Amino acid sequence: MYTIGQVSEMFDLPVSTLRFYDREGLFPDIERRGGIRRFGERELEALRIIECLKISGLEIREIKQFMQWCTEGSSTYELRRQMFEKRRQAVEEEIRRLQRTLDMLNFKCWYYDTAIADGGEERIKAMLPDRLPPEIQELYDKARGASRNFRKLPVVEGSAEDDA
Amino acid sequence: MYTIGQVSEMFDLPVSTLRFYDREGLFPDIERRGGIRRFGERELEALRIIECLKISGLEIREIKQFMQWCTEGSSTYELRRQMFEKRRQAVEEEIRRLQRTLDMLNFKCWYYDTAIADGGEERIKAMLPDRLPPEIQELYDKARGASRNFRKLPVVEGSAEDDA
DNA sequence: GTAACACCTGAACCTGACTTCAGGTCAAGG
DNA sequence: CCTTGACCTGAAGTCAGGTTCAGGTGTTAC
Repeated sequence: MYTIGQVSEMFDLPVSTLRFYDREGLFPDIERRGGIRRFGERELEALRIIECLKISGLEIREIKQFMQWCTEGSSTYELRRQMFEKRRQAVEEEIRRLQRTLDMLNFKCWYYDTAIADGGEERIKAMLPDRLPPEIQELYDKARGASRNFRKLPVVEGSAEDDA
Repeated sequence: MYTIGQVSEMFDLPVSTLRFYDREGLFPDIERRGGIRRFGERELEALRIIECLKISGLEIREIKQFMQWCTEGSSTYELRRQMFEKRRQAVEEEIRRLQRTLDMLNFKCWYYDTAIADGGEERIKAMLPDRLPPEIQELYDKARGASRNFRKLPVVEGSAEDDA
């Protein structure tokens, strides 16, 4: 059994954050002795899960819901499973998003490396839409595929290109 | 040249957000005609970069800094390159973090699948620290390796284990 | 000529996740 | 005794990133 100060050190979280989590209901049945919180293995495991669920993009309110389910025994296994399943999908999607972002960043790194070597952006800009070196072209296309906002432009109607 | 409403549709961003970005200095030299903003290719490219930098974890204030550099010509190439380099590293790190989180989530999915199949957690808990099925054990260990907070526990001193 | 629209502004408001503050309890040490 | 340190509380404050609001302009459509 640990005090809030010890747990704060173990998890490298401010004491104020642990108290805040408690207030928000993230340690539903935490034991107390003379008003003082006593963190047991259950609460440490809760903290590991909190970290994981936070990274996965869950809000405190939903983490609280999960902790609540945990106190309700086997009747909520299915709900808990579904929530982890959803989180898994969300994290997989987020990883894909970050990988597309990485393509963009790698393209930009190449862009500025080249601009610095050239002393200007003119040469790059001349190759720009589709005449880049092959492996750079690939990054560029993948990165653009990500945020494809060109498809949303008016295709036939005027309203663009009418002056410089 | 596009109006704020057209850009809002293209990028699927509320008009209020575009105005907010402008207020925050993310379109440093945006053209105006009679007070009305006119978004050109420069601003569209800015928006693509904003999206990317936001995903990479940059704050608005730092994105503004970048946009500022862009108006300052070739003297800031090096700064811009360094910023993209840092973002790349940050995103790579974030992907690793999410992958560890994914290990944890996959473990938890297995956990609840098994608990549901078994009708209880007892059998799983009995295998818990190191007697899990091999591929599950791997997930479990990888996920724990991530948030290794046990190393921080007092190793010799008492203060734990003193009651139930 | 007046209504409907799309645009504009500054200021206030909102949400999530904490953090800080003011004031209080309790046990151990000098 | 009385100070120090670790704990406690409720309430208020902070910060980022938007969103909403109230009030105003300018162009087009009937």
